[in-house]
Amino acid sequence: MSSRNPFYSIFHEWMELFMHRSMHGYIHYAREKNLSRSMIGTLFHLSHRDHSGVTDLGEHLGVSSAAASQMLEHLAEEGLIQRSEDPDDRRMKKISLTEKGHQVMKDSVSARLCWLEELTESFSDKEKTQITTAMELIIKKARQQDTLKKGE
Amino acid sequence: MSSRNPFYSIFHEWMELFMHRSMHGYIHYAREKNLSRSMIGTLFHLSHRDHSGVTDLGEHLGVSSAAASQMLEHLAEEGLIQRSEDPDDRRMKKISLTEKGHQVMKDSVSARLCWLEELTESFSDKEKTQITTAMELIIKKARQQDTLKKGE
DNA sequence: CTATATAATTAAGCGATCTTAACTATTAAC
DNA sequence: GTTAATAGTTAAGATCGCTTAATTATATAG
Repeated sequence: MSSRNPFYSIFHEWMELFMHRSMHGYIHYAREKNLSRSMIGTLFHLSHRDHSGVTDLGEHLGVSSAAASQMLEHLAEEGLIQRSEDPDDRRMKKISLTEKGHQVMKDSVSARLCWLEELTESFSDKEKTQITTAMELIIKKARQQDTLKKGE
Repeated sequence: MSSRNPFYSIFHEWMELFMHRSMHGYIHYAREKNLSRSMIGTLFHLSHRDHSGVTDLGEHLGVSSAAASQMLEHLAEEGLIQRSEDPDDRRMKKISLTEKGHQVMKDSVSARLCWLEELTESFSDKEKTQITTAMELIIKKARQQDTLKKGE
């Protein structure tokens, strides 16, 4: 998609703004909780797609399956994920988030959104409705896409 | 801010969606380019606020000034940042992105946005207008905030 | 002018996270 | 049933990014 497309351009600008403002909270949250890049990636992946295998996860992150296994061991020690044998193929493990893992993900999102508070105060109710409607549009379409892909 | 606030909630949902979709591209891009968490944080910080000092940057990232100095040395070797003496206080260095550094940041945003293409195609023109207007609202307010803070 | 404080760098050392290679358990192929 | 392939783990070693402490240069206070 070209940057001359005005719709894409405004999205790009919005994304830069969003990433810039969220990065600070993101980095601090991850450091405080002692979560490495791979761990964060794993938690995000699992929060939408439970029951990945160890090797799959490694590929998703761009590391070896050995590295993935070790990293998952640490996450399991922290009680953030659980590993269960796949009954269909007992060589495989099905990795999923624990309740605590889901909570950590929720908190991590909030940590990135702290800058929003100040911003939202400055909008009128009409503007808030306008923004909410637009967001809902995007989210709805994205969810539709996800559903389609799962069905494939 | 409470999660019962509908305006905040929709942002939270959007954030989850956005982070999940962007994380994969983000992690791969950072690993490919050999950029650590601190390096990414630095580049993002500099892309909006040029001329930070070394210690400031360290505080922003949550690491010591020694760590920041070493990390900046690596970024300078890669030609992504430049360090110049502050003429007002020659103990300090003013850190800023090079042209190459700016390009890397642009690419990094694009790496996170590849999933957008498919999404944007599915909107009608009316929806696109609606979304564009909302985005512009947010971006405008954010820019105002930034300007105010710079003037402080 | 001397003391002290501050900014950045350098050096030594530590712990975390990778890699490769070896190993175990299970499945699939013939 | 034997052989080969696949999934996950474990172990040893390399590298990276951090810390603290020491060092250099500049600025400020008395």
